[in-house]
Amino acid sequence: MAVHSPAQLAQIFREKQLKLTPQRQLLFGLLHENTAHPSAESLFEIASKQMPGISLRTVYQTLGELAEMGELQLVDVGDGAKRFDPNMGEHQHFVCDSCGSIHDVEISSTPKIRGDGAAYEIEEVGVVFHGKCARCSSASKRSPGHQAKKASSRN
Amino acid sequence: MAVHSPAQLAQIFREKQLKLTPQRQLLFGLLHENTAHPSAESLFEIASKQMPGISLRTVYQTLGELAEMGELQLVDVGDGAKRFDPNMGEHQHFVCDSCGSIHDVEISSTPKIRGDGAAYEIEEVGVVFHGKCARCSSASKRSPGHQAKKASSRN
DNA sequence: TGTTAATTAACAATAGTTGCAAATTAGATT
DNA sequence: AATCTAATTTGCAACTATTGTTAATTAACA
Repeated sequence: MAVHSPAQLAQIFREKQLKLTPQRQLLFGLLHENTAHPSAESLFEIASKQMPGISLRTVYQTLGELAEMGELQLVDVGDGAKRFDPNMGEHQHFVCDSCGSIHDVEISSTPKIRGDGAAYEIEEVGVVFHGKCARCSSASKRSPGHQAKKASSRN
Repeated sequence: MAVHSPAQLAQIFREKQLKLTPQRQLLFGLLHENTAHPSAESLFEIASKQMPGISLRTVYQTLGELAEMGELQLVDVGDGAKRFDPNMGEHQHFVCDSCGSIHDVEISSTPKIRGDGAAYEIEEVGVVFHGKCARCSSASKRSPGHQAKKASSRN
């Protein structure tokens, strides 16, 4: 689903005179087909295990570059941290308010909007669905599930 | 559209042993039927003109209390600051990426979502439409319009 | 008018992120 | 293989939006 594989990305970077550093290669790999919608911080934690000493700044930098290149999109689910999604296909997100997981979903019918009588030229629709994912929905009676970090401040 | 008028709110506050301070009265008034979707900061600026010395902390505090009481809802349009909306009716928001204005809109058809085959129990849908509002859409040829503050960092 | 619990305001602290400058290094050149 | 240099990384300061803390103030009631 990701636009480019790590190998293709490496190629693109080389063509643009961008250096293919170990940090970038590691991050490319961690992001490729990653459906977990990681935040910069969580990616940093994972990357740190494989490359102790890697800087959080580098993660932000690389993520920003990839986003600017259209290799990944930024998703704001309202919990404070931006998420990075390598799935560039048109889709929206479902946030489980119980475990915090984020899932790709699609809207099958195009919504029509109506406002204060004025015309709106829609260029982008950002939708975030909140609720309980399948796992939490059925597991809620058994285990409480790890709650999303900032679930309380979500309102 | 606001759930309660400033007078009614004052009444409710009194009943709950909550003090009716000048700060609160001012803020109640500024929020009532306010369709501008102000941030805490912008409300603070407006309030400061009528009550120099009022604390930003007080604005946050009051806004938070009102939100908790269900008198206003928090809207996150992804530009960093939370917005406060006294319109508690079911509606979504349209953000003009040119001038930053936020408008109330409603979706007329209920969207059906489809994910990775799993079931999703939707409890809340947060939708933010981005594009150009009527004013900006037609004015774009004449005046550039004041750009939204953090428009660049929105992506 | 006094009392007191609620409220305000000042300030510190936090989370997420970006700006900056110095140190490091990938990749081209010799 | 040694050198060069612009790109990159890193550490740290700074920044924005917001919340925590606490002492000073005050609305509301006796």
